[in-house]
Amino acid sequence: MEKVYNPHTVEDKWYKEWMNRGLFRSVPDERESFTILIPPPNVTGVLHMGHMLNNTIQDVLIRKARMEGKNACWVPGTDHASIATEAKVVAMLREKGLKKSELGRDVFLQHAWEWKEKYGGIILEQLKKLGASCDWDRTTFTMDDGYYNAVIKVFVDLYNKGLIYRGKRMINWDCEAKTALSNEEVIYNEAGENAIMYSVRYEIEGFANGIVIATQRPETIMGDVAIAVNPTDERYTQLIGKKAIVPFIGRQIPIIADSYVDKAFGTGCLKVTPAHDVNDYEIGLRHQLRVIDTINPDGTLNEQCEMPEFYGKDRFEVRKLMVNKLREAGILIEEKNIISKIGRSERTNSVVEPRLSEQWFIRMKEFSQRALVAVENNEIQLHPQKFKNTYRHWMENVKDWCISRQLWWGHRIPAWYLPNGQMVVAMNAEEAYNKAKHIQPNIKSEELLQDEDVLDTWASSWLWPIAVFDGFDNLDPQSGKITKKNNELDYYYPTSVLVTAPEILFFWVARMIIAGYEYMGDMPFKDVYLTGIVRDKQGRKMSKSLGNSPDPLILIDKYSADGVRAGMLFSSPAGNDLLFDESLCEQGRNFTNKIWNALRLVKGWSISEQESLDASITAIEWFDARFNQSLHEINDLFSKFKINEALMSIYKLIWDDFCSWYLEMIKPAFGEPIERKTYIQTLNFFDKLMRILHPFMPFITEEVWHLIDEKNANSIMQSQWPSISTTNTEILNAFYSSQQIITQIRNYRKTKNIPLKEPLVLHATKRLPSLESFFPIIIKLGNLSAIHEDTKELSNTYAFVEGEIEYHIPVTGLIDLEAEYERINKELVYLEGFLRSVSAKLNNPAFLSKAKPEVVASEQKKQADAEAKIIILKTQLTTIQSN
RNA sequence: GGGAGCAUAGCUCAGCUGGUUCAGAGCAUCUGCCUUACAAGCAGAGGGUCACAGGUUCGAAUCCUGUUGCUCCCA
Repeated sequence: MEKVYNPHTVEDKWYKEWMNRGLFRSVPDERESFTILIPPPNVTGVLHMGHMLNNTIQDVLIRKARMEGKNACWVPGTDHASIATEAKVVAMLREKGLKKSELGRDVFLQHAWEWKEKYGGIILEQLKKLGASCDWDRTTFTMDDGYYNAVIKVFVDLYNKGLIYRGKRMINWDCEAKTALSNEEVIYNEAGENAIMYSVRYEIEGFANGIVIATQRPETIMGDVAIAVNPTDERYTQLIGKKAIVPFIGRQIPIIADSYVDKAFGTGCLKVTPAHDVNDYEIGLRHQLRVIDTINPDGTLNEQCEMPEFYGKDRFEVRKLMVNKLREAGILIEEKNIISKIGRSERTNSVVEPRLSEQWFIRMKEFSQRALVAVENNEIQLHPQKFKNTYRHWMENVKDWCISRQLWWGHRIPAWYLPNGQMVVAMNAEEAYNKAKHIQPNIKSEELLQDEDVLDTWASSWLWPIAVFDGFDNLDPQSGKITKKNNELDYYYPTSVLVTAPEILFFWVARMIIAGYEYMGDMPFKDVYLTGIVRDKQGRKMSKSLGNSPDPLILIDKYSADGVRAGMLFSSPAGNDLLFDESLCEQGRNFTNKIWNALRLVKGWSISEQESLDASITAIEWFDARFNQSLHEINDLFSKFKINEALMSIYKLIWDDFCSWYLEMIKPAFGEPIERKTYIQTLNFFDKLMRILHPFMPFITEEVWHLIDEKNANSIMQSQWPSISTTNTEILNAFYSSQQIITQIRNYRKTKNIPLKEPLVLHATKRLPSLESFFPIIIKLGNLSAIHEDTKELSNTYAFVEGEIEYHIPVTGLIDLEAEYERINKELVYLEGFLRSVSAKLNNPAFLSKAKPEVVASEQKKQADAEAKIIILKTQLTTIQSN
């Protein structure tokens, strides 16, 4: 064996081998299915630390399920990310001197597809480096023909069900991308941003002082149609019903009363601009105000603003110009710096413009009910549970979902407009034409114009759990349900677990649940595991702009994929953020090194045919028990999705129990052979350990597994997860005592500077039948020449107590009596304190009468144990004093 | 502004329906070792009034109330 483990060659070798042998492939059969759908990463994306964490967890779950004999299927894929991808393609074209608008839709889409073919697969290739055991034959893209078709079908279906409508609504508008945004795509800086609150005086006929309004957006003054005050605001009651005059425009607008207005905010007078503010729009509806839309889709002002000097100028430029004009006119009363939360587009960072626009929506209120109930009843379980609250809160306040985007890259909305403005929704142009003829019999096909917009990306990825199995091929147009399930859908749906980040709980998870119940009448997955966010050491979110995110591929190169996988999991409890530190990967790499060396040790032994040594027999019996105990715990942790704790448990089992204790127990002296039986049993343990570690560290476990048995033609992936048998707790207890004794001996050597090579003698003051089988081990690890069980009075010894038994090591040479006294007295003081607190309890009549009997009994045992031990310690002290 | 959650060793976190085998783990720190599997290692050790203040209870890190600090979600 190589002296140093070389992960590079090993990892490449095994991943190729797994692929060649088709071990990730899943086809329906008679086994129970275990299915995970990858949260499709953005097709523009490259692997970041969040993906690493997310996909490591998925791989752990899927590999474990596979070993448990389930038919494990992990479906990979990407989504088309309409805004992000379109932005990239537009930027790329701009570099070539091409403009989207000049190319036209078809040519632009050609470029987009070319881009996708070239770069779209990068992230999936990167996942392979991580060891992801996806069934790559199932790789799905949200704009594949079949998927595209499914999205259109669903649109038509929901439209027919009355769940999709087109309407003029206030939406969030991105002036840079020139598209609508959903609420979730608008981000607010937590701390707020610097802004200025302007106070402006409007004239009122017959009132010399006019009225002073406060606004952050003076550029919208030209769209004002009213001034609102709170009906209970006494400062303004006499003004209600009067007319104010919009500066520079001269328009007369009413002063109205509306309880929305906050008396304490600004001057208490709100200028109402229904076209440019959501709340103003609502007020406008209540008071039947007209809407004057003064801003173009690109953020420049239009003729509606009635001030030619502003036509075609950007809203922020106009703000400055307007402020100057107001100042010059002497009606700018105050400019006050404030902190304001300003909505910005997640994609372009441009300030979101509330805009009245014709958009497509899905009616959510009724539609989402079933999905709310499913999580409430734990039909679908969120891990950790705390997300149930968040989920409920969102679902109960769900708003209609704006699904149209003014882009080209995506699923084009299947609505066609007749010259008279009427509209038909159909699967394709031909069907639309047939429908249109019913409205206008003489219509020509070229007169029918398809809606220019595409659908929100989430309006395609919410179908993921069904569409990846081609479920919508069988969507029944009459019932609007998938009545006939194909084999695959029938077998894999509902899937088992969804692993994703909490930030897309609503974007995606909730909507998949809604779609699942709508079309399948069933949940899309049973468990949702929400990971934490990967942050840097200082707790900052990892981001490109901060440059604080390590490149995952460089990490893998440095620490191996196994090392990085372990590193990611070492400190990432479900739902808790992970403060990533490279040293965690180092710890993972060190672990691979440890395993490698343990194998080198074992494989380096020559084998003898002699009978097993007593020490080995006990060691094997003990480790078998210990393994079982651990496995029990690990299985339990898995069932609770405490993946990181399961890993830690295996880590300690291998490093501490197996390497530090077991191997030391059976290790022959240098150059000596090992007994065949012990050797075989040790390899057996090694095999089981590799199997339970395999989901976490797939590569090294596969390599080691084959070195254990070189004739093995299978992959560890195909081996079984070890089964559990009853745990021998007696031997575990005996080991615990032995461990304490050995530690005491080591401590003694250390304080006295006695080299390990010099044998010692140990005396126990009582016979210890339960411990005797461990004597050979204690002798070996403590390097004793003998253990004597006798009651002889001993003096000049190093003494200690373990499990009510007194032990002595005769001291050669002079003993430091003072130090010994100190050491034992310290323990005595602690025990006496302990006894006091226990006795106090037992002397309390209230405790005796109210506490449960078994609690009282346990306290009594504690008392007795402590008393016995105290007596021993006191005797030891008197012995020391008499010397 | 509305809602949710968190506060336990230097750091990251376990501690379920209250009872000193619950005050723990890993990392970090300190001490001693290059003991021929591993210094990417071995053997040991130290370290916490469980945020603060009350309350319930025979008994509270664990339940209740308030205070402070932090985080997240929504508007």
